[in-house]
Amino acid sequence: MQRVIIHVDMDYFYAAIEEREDPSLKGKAVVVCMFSNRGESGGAVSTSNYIAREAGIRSAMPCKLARSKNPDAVFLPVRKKFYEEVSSNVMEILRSNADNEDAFEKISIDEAFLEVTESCKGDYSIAEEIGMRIKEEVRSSEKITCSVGIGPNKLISKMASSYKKPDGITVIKPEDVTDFLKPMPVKKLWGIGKVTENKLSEMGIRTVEELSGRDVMELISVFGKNKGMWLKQTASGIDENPVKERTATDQIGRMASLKNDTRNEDTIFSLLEELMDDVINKTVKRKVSFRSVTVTVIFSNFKTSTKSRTLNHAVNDRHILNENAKQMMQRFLEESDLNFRRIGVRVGNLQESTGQRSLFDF
DNA sequence: TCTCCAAATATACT
DNA sequence: TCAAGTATATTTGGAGA
Repeated sequence: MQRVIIHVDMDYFYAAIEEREDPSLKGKAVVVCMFSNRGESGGAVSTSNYIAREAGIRSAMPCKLARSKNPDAVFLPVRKKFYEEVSSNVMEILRSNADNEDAFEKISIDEAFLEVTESCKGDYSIAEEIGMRIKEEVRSSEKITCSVGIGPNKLISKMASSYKKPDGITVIKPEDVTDFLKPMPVKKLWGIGKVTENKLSEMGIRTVEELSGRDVMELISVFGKNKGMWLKQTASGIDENPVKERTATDQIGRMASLKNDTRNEDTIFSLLEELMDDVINKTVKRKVSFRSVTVTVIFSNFKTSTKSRTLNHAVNDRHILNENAKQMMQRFLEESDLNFRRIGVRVGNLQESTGQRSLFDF
């Protein structure tokens, strides 16, 4: 049977939660920011509500620039922990509407796929009812809205949900897929960002229709086999990927800005300690050990460099993280005379902690 | 020459 | 101009079969 898949995307999630918590924000431009350690204006926009967007405020925009676009907007710091709680409430609602426990896939804090092939027996009008029910349940239980997309695969449902926002629902039946995609700029395809957009543009490709008409071999010659084939399929609306629970993340990291650009070791290492503490705490909470350690430096000219190291076996040990991260950071100081702007530390190759250390750890 | 894996960079998303 | 943070994907390059 043809699959029927629903994608749910919360509307301006962080800002919507803040509005809900403080009704006096209603009607105002609300901008949720990730502030750096550099005072009032340093940092970037995470999410903004639609009033703010009307002023041209966008995700990832420097807060300073956002403020200049609308000086009356309310700027709030992100409260990630809190949003995560709201998120897990929402996810429970979504999961309960899927065919079964496994027919659910959370893809980020505010988005998920659910398969409803069996519940609706391939009937899109029933799928739409399920979509409406989800919207209603989320609204009444969490007082926020979401947008829903329904289609024959993840790609199409994902793109459908962003078609009408906020508080929208869009149904794309298999026979409508081609017309739906045709006129879209390639940038709208899920997985195509600025870089790929530019490359395509150089090839004279701007719309999905133009992309789908190109020869696969030509795409492969420019993008390599994997991406070339993926582009061709995606532009044709084909996506066979199943809806399935994501395996827990494979990496945990933290990154932060220094108060000022510097190469002062005390300053750098004390921030690094903080970041490592956070990372270790997260691994302990998730009961995982790690086998690789990566250190990132963003220099004052915004060039980014990383160093990483893989250990012989997985550990969950603050001192081992400490030693490795510090050594790599030291190397950065030796290799470059630029100031540091931001630094980060990340552990990867995570695996379930056994709780006991092996002999090799000594 | 192929395959695996570690290291580093690129890309995407909010 | 100003310029955050988290995570995954892709590419590169070396070692061993």
